[in-house]
Amino acid sequence: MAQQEASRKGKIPEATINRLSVYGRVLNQFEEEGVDVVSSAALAARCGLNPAQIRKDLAYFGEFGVRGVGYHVKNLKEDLKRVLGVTRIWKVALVGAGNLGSALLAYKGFLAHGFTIDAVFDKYPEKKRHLRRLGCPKVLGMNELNRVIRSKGIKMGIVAVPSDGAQSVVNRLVDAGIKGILNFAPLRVSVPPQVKVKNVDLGSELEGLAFFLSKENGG
Amino acid sequence: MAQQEASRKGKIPEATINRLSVYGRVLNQFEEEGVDVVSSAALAARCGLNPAQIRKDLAYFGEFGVRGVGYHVKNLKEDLKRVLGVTRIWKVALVGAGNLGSALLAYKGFLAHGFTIDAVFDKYPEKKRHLRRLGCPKVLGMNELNRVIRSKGIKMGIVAVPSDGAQSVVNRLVDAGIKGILNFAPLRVSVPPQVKVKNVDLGSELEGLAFFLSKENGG
DNA sequence: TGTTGTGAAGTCGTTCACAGCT
DNA sequence: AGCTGTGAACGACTTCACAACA
Repeated sequence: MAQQEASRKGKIPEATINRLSVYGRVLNQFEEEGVDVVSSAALAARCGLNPAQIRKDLAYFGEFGVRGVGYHVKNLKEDLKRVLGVTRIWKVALVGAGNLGSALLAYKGFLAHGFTIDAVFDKYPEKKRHLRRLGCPKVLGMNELNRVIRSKGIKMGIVAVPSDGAQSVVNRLVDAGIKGILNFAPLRVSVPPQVKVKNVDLGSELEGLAFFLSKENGG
Repeated sequence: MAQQEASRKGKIPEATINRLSVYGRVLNQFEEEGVDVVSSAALAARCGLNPAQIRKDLAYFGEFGVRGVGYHVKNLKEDLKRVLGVTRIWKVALVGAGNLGSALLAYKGFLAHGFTIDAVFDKYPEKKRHLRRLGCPKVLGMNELNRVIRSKGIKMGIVAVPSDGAQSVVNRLVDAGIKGILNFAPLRVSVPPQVKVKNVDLGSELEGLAFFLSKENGG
């Protein structure tokens, strides 16, 4: 099994994991174009990477290719799904139904990737009743967070609340048994070691762009 | 000047730039708490980093600290702003006024970081007239993109359109003189070398979490 | 004394180059 | 012949350890 192979080979760079998602996307493109078999060079060209990089990344998890031929697009796609653990649907809890939270609720792309927002919580759920229209789950109050997440067996959470509430929301999610958190609040939250946090920080990204631009233009 | 010091010392890791944003946030926290001076150790603790990391990052751009004392919070905050190039306000063009685009429009945090969405474009601008309420700039059609971006002198763009339109939008932005792009479409777009793209890919982030979770639970 | 700034060492990730298959 | 899988070389980033200094 993929996970066992991974542990057999030791620790996998986080960069590798992120690239696996990209490979999945690019394989979808090739599939749509009717391509059956791709070489690491062809994949690399479309990802803007070195071919060896791709072969190394895949080698962490097994031998998916055929020497002298390449990778079978459909097979590799499935193999990657298995490696990433997205063969099943992951239930996700969303905390914060403000502007960003609502946008995430409306975003149809999640399901395509194997994720479904199965519970939504907000400090003021009664103000968020209009979201129901969109076929979203009912927005619940924070007092129901623990019970609902536990009873539904949800293990992933998205934090889309303002900075000052983020750490406390994270604590409650961890208490409720959440093991992975996508944090949109622009601050570092602390969690116990067995919980994984990924930060999406738009301000930081823009500041990174600003740095490049001021460098280019000489100030 | 910061930019000159940077070039004097050679290439700066992108990871360093991303961390500078984080330092800025943490310094804000310290400032709010009434702290005047912080050590690299104190900063490091709150960022979850090694103190030497922080000193190295800052050393790329100058000597901001006082030996035996630490860093003056207010000064360092300003120095970092200067380094990142966010002492002035950056005008940003947003393309795509769907769910995500609207959320970004409504997001108040941009201005706090020194960015303002100064022009909004959509394929169907007449359907997006309701956004005007929120004090947002009028949503314009794609045919106005080049003219407006050039006349306003906008250099940064945010792409919040579906995947299949993303590359063509990026091309148009580049044609209009945009130098930095924040791309929310889940695919790699290609740009000329003098243009910088940062990708924000929610699907990938979730897949990264899924990988960790399936590892922890043994599959 | 206490903390910065920094060369040196160490660690981690990427690329090369070629053996091993098909 | 062609392309994968991988040990070895390389390069980049991080951490250590200490000299420099308030």
